[in-house]
Amino acid sequence: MLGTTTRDRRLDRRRATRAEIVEAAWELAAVDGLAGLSLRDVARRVGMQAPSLYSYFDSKNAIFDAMFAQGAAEFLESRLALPSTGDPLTDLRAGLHQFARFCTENPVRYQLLFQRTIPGFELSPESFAISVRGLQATQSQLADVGVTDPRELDLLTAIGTGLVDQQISNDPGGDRWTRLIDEAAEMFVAHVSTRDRPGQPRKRQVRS
Amino acid sequence: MLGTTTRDRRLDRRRATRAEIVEAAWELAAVDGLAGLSLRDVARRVGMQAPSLYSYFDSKNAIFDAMFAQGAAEFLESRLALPSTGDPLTDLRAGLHQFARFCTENPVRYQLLFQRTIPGFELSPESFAISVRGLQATQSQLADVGVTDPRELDLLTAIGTGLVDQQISNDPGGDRWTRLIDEAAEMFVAHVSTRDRPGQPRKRQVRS
DNA sequence: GTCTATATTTGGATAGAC
DNA sequence: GTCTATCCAAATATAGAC
Repeated sequence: MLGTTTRDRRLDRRRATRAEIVEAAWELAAVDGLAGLSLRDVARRVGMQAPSLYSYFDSKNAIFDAMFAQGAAEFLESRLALPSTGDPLTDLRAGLHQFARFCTENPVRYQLLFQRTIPGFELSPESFAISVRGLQATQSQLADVGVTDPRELDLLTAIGTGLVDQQISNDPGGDRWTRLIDEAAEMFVAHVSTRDRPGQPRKRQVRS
Repeated sequence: MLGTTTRDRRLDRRRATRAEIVEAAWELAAVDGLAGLSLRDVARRVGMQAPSLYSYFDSKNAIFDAMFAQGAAEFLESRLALPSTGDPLTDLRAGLHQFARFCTENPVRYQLLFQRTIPGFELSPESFAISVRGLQATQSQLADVGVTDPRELDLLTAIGTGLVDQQISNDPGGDRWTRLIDEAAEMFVAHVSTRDRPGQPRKRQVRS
């Protein structure tokens, strides 16, 4: 019975319907915004009446949570799929491109995962755990390219989110900011390598 | 009659009440979020019943518009108040600090002015004009410190919004990212001056 | 200019038949 | 599991008395 589990056709069907509902929610959120998502509309889109959704999800929050879990899993998968060449600049560039692609190809997902601007949304521990694994993967990959100083990490994440945020807000669908990724990566690497050069005493910053 | 205009006490009172309403709206939005702003709550806070607001504003959208106009005017004023020393790095730093201070001291205002994530908010031409003047002032000041290349401008705005965005999202009230401003400014200036060094042929980017 | 009363819409969620 | 019917709450906005 290696690797074989009894199939429960009823459970399969249930999972498929749940996935259908989540998919419909994504599509509607892309149009009306996350905050504008209504259960009635979701139900209509999958050919149900609104109350029937409650056979699959306990509440609207549970649907948001399922969307978050799916998005976080996609992010983790996308992160782990990144190839590593061993060259820091190349790998850093690739990481930034992956992040930008992931965010811009679905701005609503970006908003849900990274901006958490939904009114009263409470994240379940299970979904939170998935997103933590994504952050850990990112941090580990940055360590691989030599970025371990917390300040440098913060500076780099600011650059990444800044490019993505401007792209989504001010040139949706375009590449006005994402095309600056390679240049930004070079800028950052040059900056870090300057600070780390031995014999060049590191500037000390005084906490205000 | 130099500089003297007839005072209309009725108009004065009306303007004062409008300002009171807008102020109450800011305070409530800071708590419940922009999308969660309700006219009932605004009215309660100024000691009115909800319908009375319609004597001062035509709609909820008009209140948002007044908030936007006020915020844009504050931004413009803050921008124009920036001193100029003539030293590019110093002035660039000061500009970034001003931007960060303006955004972090009122995250809701930042959201309204720069992220425009409110459901069906339509901006009036008058308010839009004010915000355009703010952008022009910013662009002019960046030109003064030698940043005129559109790519460099975009890269710099990405850095600025990235620092602010991370600060507001992940360390509200703190300084984890804003304290990196000076370092980021140095990084950017070093990068730009490298590109502009004569004899160092500029890399050409191929549009994808 | 402010109030009460109300229209209208829309949302999430529940009860209970089938 | 899906439906109809309904509850309940909240929101913007209007009508009309005072």
